[in-house]
Amino acid sequence: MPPPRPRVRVGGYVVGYGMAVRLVIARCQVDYAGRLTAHLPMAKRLILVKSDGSVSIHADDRAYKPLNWMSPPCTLTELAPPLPESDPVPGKRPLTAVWEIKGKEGDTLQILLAEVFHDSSHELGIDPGLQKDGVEAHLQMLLAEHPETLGLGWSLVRREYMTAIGPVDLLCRDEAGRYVAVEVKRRGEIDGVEQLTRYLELMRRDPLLGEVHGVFAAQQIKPQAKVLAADRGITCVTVDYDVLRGMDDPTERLF
Amino acid sequence: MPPPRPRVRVGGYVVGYGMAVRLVIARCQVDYAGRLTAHLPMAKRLILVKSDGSVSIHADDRAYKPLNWMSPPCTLTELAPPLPESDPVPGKRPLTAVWEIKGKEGDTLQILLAEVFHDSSHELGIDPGLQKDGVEAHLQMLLAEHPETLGLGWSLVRREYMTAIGPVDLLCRDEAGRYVAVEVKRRGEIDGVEQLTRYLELMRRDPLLGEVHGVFAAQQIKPQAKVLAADRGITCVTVDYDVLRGMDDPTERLF
DNA sequence: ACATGTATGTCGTGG
DNA sequence: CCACGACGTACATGT
Repeated sequence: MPPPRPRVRVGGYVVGYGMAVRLVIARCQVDYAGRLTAHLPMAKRLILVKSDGSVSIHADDRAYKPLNWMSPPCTLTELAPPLPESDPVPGKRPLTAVWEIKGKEGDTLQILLAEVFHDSSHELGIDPGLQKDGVEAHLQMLLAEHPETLGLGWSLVRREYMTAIGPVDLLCRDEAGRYVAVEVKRRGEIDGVEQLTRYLELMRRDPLLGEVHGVFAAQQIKPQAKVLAADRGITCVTVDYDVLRGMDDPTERLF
Repeated sequence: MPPPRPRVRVGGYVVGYGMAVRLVIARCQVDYAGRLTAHLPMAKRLILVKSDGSVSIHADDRAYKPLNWMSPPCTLTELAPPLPESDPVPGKRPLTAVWEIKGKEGDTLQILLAEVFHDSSHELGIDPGLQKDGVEAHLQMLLAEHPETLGLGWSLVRREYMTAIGPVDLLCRDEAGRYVAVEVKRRGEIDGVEQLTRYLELMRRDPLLGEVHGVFAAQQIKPQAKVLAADRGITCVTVDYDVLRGMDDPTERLF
């Protein structure tokens, strides 16, 4: 059942339209004050108001990231009502409106709206949502099914092997029965090597495991990460996601 | 001087308008294939096309992040021309258009456009840009001006002291003339301690520096970071940004 | 709520 | 162009 669609009227003026996106093209000045302060001088921009309360101010560049924004939950207040059409100050255009958006952390976004070139609202309804595939979890699953990809004769002990500071992605045994801790990443960077190093440090204190070798497995491994891994005695394995997917038996899959 | 404003015509149809944002409200189905695959079933959404070539598909929620997108640089192609109004397949609405966007990494975003409820383009011009204050660089600058905040009698040797693996934020000398490497963070987390540890490891091999102490300075330091720092013999200093700003002489500032 | 790890992260900057 | 670190990172997940 769809949720109710409240009209969002603030100070007598409709600011949002409940379950709708509002698109405003206007000259505006924007000031944010929170963990940092940020200022946008008066210019023509796109203002996008969503029914979750979020507001974002876009220029005609920088991909999908807005110049400035407020994340939900937040409250939008119309501080000053629209000024009259006639302008008492010569050479200065009247402000159409002033919006103040307050975030939950006490941060504020103030928008001074001057000329408004476009203003429309559109009900979109609830989105059926995004279906994803191919992230790290899937890579880890595929490697768990095919530990021989990491080394000949290797076998899986278990996925998400728990340690005091968190789970190791894969715990394997090599052809000689020695334990190997495997950290799986889509992109192998220096952080992942540090993470694996911490796990290894802990696991090597465990007499039940004995000597534990480290393997850093990723689709791509950055040069700096390789250098650090070599310095720590960690083996790097670059895995091919497409080849692994090909090895995966499609009849066993649910999708 | 403003850049030229090319009409972006692909396959005979205008897809973008050069220096303008295009806003489309339409029922659409979206499929992305790149590092992952993602699918959006047919639903009414906002499609935002910017003149940098980026395309983003928004639902009426999730703050400013689109459900699906393509980052610039990318090329937009209209695969199939609009179908005729009359629908030969009973019960199935005709597609208004099919867009295919190809990214530089070979990833693709395909948009099947059905009913179009709104379609407008707006020239915004070049944005004057964002002015920021209060980020890590500023904190580092303030600490460089007031090294006594870190320890009594301390002095600054230099900011961004270069090592083989990157710059140390601050290199100081303590009251006894010993070197201190300072890592500055807004939020002190485990990564920062690792970073400083790597620098210290390198610097301690340099006979010119001799014994080098480590200080981890941040506005807030997470418990885990404190524990790790203590284990590594690194001193944690929680700095008050507002107090530092107060010590800063406003007459010396440009803004 | 807090801590941790991931992200199609995005974005600037320096080599 | 690549590589790395910061980000108002945001976001999901497990405790």
